[in-house]
Amino acid sequence: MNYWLIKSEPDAFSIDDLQHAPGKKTHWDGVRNYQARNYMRDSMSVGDPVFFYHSNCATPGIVGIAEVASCAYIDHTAFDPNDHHFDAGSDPAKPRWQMVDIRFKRKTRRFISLSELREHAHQLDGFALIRRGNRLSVMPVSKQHWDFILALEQNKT
DNA sequence: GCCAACGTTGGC
DNA sequence: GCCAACGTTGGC
Repeated sequence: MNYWLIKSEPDAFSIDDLQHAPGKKTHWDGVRNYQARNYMRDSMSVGDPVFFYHSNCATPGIVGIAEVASCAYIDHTAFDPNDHHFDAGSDPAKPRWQMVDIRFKRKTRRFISLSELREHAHQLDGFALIRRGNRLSVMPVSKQHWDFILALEQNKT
């Protein structure tokens, strides 16, 4: 089992949107980065736990926990010229992009901001999220870091 | 809105 | 294969 963090802009798709989606599930479409795709395609398994992170907003941070609900399959939105994530270079005969399904598990009992995570840079050493210039939208979280953040969640109210 | 960091593209 | 230019991400 692997642990993950996925970023979403709350204006586009928030943890509330996921919670209220049919079956509390959604297609994680629109990933157009090879490293992120490879993580989904090669290393994600059904049932893997996922931190749900709000990015590009007033206060970015972890807001909930989800799980991987499918293995990777073709992201058909890459073929739709009207889709925001359309990729003219992706040939339907040789699809370039994939996605997984994500299912809501719970909101974290409190918001864990990026700045708070940075305060624990020592314990979270190597965590991609707090590395400088990080832009990955799908990233692995080590078991140690996962457990540390879950413990952090219980720290305050 | 600014801008640093990054990934991708394309000329050579 | 190199690398400058460009577009995007995302924190602040």
